[in-house]
Amino acid sequence: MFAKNYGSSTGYGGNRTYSCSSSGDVDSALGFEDFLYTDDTSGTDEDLDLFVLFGNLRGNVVGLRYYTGVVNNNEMVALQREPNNPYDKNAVKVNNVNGDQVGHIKKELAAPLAYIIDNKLARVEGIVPYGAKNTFTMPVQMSFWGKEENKQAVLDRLKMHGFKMAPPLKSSELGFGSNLFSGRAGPSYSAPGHTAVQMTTEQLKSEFDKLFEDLKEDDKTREIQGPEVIGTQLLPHQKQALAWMVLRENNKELPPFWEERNNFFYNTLTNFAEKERPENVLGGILADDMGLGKTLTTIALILANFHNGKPLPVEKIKRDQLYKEFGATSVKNEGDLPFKDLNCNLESSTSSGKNETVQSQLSSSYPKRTKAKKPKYSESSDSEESEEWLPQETRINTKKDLPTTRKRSKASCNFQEDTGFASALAAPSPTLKKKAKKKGTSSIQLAKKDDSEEGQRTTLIICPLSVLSNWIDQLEQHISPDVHLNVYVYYGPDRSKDPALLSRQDIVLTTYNILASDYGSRGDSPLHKLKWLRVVLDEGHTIRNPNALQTKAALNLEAQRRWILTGTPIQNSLKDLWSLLSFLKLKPFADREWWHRTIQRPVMMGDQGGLRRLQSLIKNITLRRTKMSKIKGKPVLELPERKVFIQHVTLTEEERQIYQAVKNEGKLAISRYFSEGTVLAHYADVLGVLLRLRQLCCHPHLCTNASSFSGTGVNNTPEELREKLVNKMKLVLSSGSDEECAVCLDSLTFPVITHCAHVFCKPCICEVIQSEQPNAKCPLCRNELRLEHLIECPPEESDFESVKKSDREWIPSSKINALMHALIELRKENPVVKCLIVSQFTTFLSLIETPLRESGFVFTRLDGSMPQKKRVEAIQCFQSSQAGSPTIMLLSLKAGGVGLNLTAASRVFLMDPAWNPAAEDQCFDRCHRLGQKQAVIITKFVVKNSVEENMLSIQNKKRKLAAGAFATKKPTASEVKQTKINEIKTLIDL
DNA sequence: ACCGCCGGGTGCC
DNA sequence: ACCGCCGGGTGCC
Repeated sequence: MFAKNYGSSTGYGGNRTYSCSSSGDVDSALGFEDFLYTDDTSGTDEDLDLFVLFGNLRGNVVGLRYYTGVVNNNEMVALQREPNNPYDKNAVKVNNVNGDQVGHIKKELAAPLAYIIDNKLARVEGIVPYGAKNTFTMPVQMSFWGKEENKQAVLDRLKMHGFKMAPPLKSSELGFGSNLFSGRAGPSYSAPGHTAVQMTTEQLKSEFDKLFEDLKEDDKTREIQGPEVIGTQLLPHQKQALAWMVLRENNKELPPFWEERNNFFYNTLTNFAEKERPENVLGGILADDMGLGKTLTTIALILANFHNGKPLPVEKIKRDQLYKEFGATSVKNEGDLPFKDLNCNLESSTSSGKNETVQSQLSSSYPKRTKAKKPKYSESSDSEESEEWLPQETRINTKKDLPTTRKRSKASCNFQEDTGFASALAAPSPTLKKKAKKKGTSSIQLAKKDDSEEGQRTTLIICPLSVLSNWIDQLEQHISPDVHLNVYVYYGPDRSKDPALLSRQDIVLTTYNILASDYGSRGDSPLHKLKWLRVVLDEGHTIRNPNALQTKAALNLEAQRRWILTGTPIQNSLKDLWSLLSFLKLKPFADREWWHRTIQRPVMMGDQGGLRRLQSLIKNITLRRTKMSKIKGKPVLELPERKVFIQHVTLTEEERQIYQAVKNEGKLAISRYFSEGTVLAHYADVLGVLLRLRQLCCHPHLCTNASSFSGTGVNNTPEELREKLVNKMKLVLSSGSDEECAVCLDSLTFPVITHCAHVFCKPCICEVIQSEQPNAKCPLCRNELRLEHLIECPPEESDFESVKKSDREWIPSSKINALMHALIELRKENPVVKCLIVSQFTTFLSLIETPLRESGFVFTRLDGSMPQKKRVEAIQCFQSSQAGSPTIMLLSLKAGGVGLNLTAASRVFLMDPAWNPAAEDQCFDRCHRLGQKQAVIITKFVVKNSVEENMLSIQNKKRKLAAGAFATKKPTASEVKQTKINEIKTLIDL
């Protein structure tokens, strides 16, 4: 895999001050964009993909005359238990695709069905072969799906009640099982004589790879100019995306799989029909690769398509108005204003003088961080994110430079002078606030009441916290200076809960955590009271887990148009798509059963018809281009080269001794766990050993907490136990192992530790305990689990404040020497080249600061514990091309999200290998992205004969796994455990 | 007739 | 439901 390609050209070699021995490899395994490895454990969800078809049974639906739901011939129906039915606790309802009840299963059959369903022995699905025109009863063909091991129990139970299931047919039922009744099947079912062709896993994977490939259709290759209020010239592929998005938003077509048939609308997948025209989603999925400008395209959309392709009526500032409103006084008093004005001026970035203005305005416009020392993981629902901003009603506009921009303002969009909006918008901010209070609810647009399209103007954008500032930056950068846009950042403890205020904005920006906590706590979420013109979910794959609160919160938003922006629409399973489709409200997929029966299961079973349906669905609603995509023969993005070198570092005799001592001790303990078979029970301890070894590879001072092995068998006082568990949790969180919550499979938010020492998100594990009532078990080790035993992470002094706690005298380390040597050589070559120095250990970054200062490097720093405001400052400072600006940024591996743009750097020094290679690649992409003009050279420092080398081999395994495992079954809990155990063995040389 | 047969009332779970 | 089932009316040939 590794081509030897480490040359003398990069100039590592002997040196008086900083010496290092080195050899290196080029890391060539780079291309696995979409296939992120994720630890997957079977959580609370049923393993639907393990289900097999047990067989079919015909039964009867009765009581039709009492219900309104009607069905067609061959229509799919849902069977739903109704345990609270007063006449029969075994009752099973029959619903049509719309969820309207059609009738009940006849009671004799309902009895065994109730037992089978309640005990989760099988899922029962129905199709009504002669569904139409029945008055009292109708037949229903049922198929039973479940885990192989439950098949006999199902057969027995049916037999007990005198029913005999027909065995499944060979291949014809592979699809939806519907062509069994092909007498009157709809057109989407296999043609007579055609049997479903099953694909191999390999074929399936390659089909998946092609799923989102660029589709050369008219709709997607036509370009339109961006609105003139966008100050930036859109790239050709962005113009295409904009044209496509505008088309989607004004889409009058039926949604996919619907046809009009003699005055009815007919769904070809389920055979459901209704009089009412099914709404198509006015929106879709923009799934362009990272760095292609989804944000900019979306901003252009917001301005370009307010209604029927007409632009948003925005206020254009006239010269005299400007001076009147934003003259000297408002600038002077800026600090006191409740709302501050963001200065947005696209020319400014080129002129240094103006640049400064923009920066200072920007920083002053950022919300203040409240002084309160809220713990990182405190109870308060508002503080799930560590930064606290004051809310603000922000106007994007300009105060200067009118003469140069006025011309353009004349010619731009169809702005209607005297709309109600315009006058409200024209008021200076402080006044606006008062007005808002006075006006109260008069202008509020409540979701249910006012459906008139003209009544809605606001686009709600939801993004991860890490890209919030990116949105603000891009709004400033790209919107013409003569345009006045009301933007409200709905964030922070003092955010306004007034829907009227929100509905007056052009754009409301918020985060997933705010969305979820507003939705979850009290019923006062204004986000859920309004009907938005448009909702945009940035990094929309964030809602892929249907059980996560943020997903439910997002699905409950009301909007006329809906967009999902994501670079990775499918992260590791087709299942990831469901939440996205559900958000888009495409009938009938919002209900998981129909999605599963019509697409997910057929595809997972290798059915070609299923795959075709999936393809045509995706084609219909998504646009995706990768960095490799071409437009008129030219690559969409031409990125400079990226090279990864591995530089091996040899520890000094002294360092090696400490390392060996800790390793021997740890190895002893871990091999004991192995012989006892308790490795997973001691998972936190094992991580601790590995952590210390990784730290020692970097610097001896990182490994402060001396050996913390403790026989857990000993009886501790509750206080001691608590402290131990808290330490373990801190260990897991700080180990950089990127542990995920085994329930939601996402990174830990609001972590708690169980008495069995496993860490979960608090909401996730609470839900597990609730649902498994009285005897809940740990999802990882099946130990007893109790709500009152969960321990939360206590408030933590952030690294940021307590950096200089190490009162020990500074000493170098082999790795620091190797780094400094490289930096100094590099500076000789090119004094202005900018570098990222990346580590998972922020204390290591702090230790690196000392020699950087001594050698006269100007540097800045970005890590997760910094308040948002400081981060923005650090980024802007580093990105600046001014003389004397920092040439080095100390960066913690996981700081910032995908949006982080550090293109000023063309060199990266990765100080310690990460567990997950994808995390490293994401980090590299922060400088290797749109805007990078130079080749990017990455140096990974790896200590010879150490845990770090072993980590590299694990990384390679994960890469291969990630590249090959897509679309195959997710690993079972025991497979995950085995993988972990194997990893531990590799890492500690057992 | 402690039956059969007739025909009206009635109808999910 | 053009069914089944129920229960009241009825009753040789």
